[in-house]
Amino acid sequence: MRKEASRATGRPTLAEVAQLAGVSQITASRALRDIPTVDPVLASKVREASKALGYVPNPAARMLASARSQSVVVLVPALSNQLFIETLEAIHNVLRPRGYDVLIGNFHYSREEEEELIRNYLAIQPCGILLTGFDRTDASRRLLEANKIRRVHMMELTNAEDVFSVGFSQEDAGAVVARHLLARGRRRLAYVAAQLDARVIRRGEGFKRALAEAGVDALELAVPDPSSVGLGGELFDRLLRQHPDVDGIFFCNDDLAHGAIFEAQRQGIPVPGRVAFVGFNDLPMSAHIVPRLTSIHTPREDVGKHAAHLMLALLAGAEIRERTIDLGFELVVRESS
Amino acid sequence: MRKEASRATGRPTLAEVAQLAGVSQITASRALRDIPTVDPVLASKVREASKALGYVPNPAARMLASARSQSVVVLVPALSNQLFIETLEAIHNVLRPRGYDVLIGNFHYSREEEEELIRNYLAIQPCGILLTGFDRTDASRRLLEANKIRRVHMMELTNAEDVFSVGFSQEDAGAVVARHLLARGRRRLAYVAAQLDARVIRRGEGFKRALAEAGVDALELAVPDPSSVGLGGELFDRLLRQHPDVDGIFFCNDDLAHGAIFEAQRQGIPVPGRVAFVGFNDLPMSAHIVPRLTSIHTPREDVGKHAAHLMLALLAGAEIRERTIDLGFELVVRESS
DNA sequence: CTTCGTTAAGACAGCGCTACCTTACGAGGA
DNA sequence: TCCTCGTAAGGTAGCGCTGTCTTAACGAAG
Repeated sequence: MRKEASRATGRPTLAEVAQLAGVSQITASRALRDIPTVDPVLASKVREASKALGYVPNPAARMLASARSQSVVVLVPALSNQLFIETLEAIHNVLRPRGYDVLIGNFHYSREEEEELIRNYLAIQPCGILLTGFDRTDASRRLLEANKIRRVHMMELTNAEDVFSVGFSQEDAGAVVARHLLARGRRRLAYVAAQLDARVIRRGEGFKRALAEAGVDALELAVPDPSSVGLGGELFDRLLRQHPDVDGIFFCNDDLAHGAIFEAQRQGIPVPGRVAFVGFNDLPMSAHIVPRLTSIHTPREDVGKHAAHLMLALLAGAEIRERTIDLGFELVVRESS
Repeated sequence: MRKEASRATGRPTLAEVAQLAGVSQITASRALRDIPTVDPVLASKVREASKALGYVPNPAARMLASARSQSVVVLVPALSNQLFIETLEAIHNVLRPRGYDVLIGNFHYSREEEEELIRNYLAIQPCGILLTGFDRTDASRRLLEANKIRRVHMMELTNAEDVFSVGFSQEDAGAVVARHLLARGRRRLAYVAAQLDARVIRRGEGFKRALAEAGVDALELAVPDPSSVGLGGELFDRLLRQHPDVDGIFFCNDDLAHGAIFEAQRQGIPVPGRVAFVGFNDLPMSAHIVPRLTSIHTPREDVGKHAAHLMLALLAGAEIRERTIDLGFELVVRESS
């Protein structure tokens, strides 16, 4: 009955694996980490011993010894938005099997809250961080720089040096919507937006720029409130009172568009007869709502997948040629336009 | 230039806090953990020193020394379901400020996948686990028992000994829907369900039991496929072909009901004129869809909040009187019935 | 035959914290 | 007055792993 037994976890340790394999502890450690300076014969012995004992490395010990955790932080502006769920899930699916813990932080579209999360999560020394977009406080930026933590930005793109980003062009998506509505013969066009984050604003800019290029004025109704189905109905109603002649609306997301469709239905306003609707994100419901909603389908799942793989490459110290991964988007034309 | 400096993290350590406070390291440790055997004067000195240095405990070291992590695992059957997002967020909001990491596992409604997650997550020695319902593999059960990990079950209730649960009665909810439709004069009633997990089945049982008590037969259309808006439309269409006289449908969730509403609209079937719809969960959209959907509002946010607090109490070693927390539910009657 | 460089394996010493045991000290009873 | 006892503080020894340095082994070059 050894004294130290009282504190041990009872799980097999690296020392036991090493003993069983007949090598030193450090050799076992290297073998299990696939460090190439280990003789292949010894390495396979170690792996066998590890399997035989059902050895699982203790992440705390590993983290303490190496000063590096095995966790990756993902910060998203919302969980209530289906969009980010799919991205998160894809990230999980890539990183979990590689042994990384994925820590999710929701900053509720608040830069201050994001800063707080960054501060808190840096304390646990994550080995990488996946961020949404580029819009954050200076303090956040400094924290990230000072900690030299590996990071990948999602949803938006940049060509800046040493910055890795995976996403698509929000401006271009807005412009595509504008050109689509113009092609449909609509001339009295509006951008209706809520939850004015950087991406929503960029979409609107792309939309308005494309209209301007065609010599068409753009109406705009943008409120900072959180986006919701109910708000979509309200905003549509308000826009219609101000500009009864509007004949095409680009909503910054599908939720608003859904709400507007319901409101139009209640008011007996034909869609697309009197006014065409285009949403953004292409949520599952958009393919079924009456009328089916035209929307920009965004590659949110692929964004997560590629961002996670990029992070893995960074963590492996690989040489990255493509700092920017543009996954594009797709305009899905349906009944509403 | 001390040799050990090369491996240190550079962050202030407990030893430095102790030195600044003029106490031993272990006293500082106890003071910061609010262990009552520390003199209040010393304790406040330690807290001051800690603040002055910007000390943040190293979770890895703490975990290694105490063989206990500061992380709580939450296993949910889906992230695509808004329902669980709200629960997760509430859990986060309670546990994060207390210094716990919340690790999310999504088992995609698969008992096998849940078992795998339990196995993997137990390796990192979480200090607690929050589970959805009671339906799991025997191996999962054994793993949980063998590891003696503190756990709280969510969404369903049980009176079993030593089992903590937070939720509401799925059966009762189903029964309430049945009585509501009966009170509306409907007699040809059906339960339409997908993604047949234990809770969906219980809801249906409550529904059918209440109908049986009223001497009314229940129709049923249940498929194991994942639930979706599109499937709701399909199932409604199929049910209507088989039983054109159906005049009231209870859908196992709002998504199916939404899809059915769209399908009814396409087919020109008046709701609730010809057939009344009732959903489950009361998603935000249900208050806006045309017609507005009658639904059971479930306390998913409160489930998360209470489950997290219960876990905190368990972790603190508190004496728990109420093993079962019934948060109830609410029938929200709207236009569709 | 010696020297050197190179590579593989091991020894060692922590990483930062907490469990456990010991010591110091004052209060209270004999 | 002495001795026990309870309490608060400290000393010590790891928790399980990996970074760094050292050694051993071996072949090539001089």
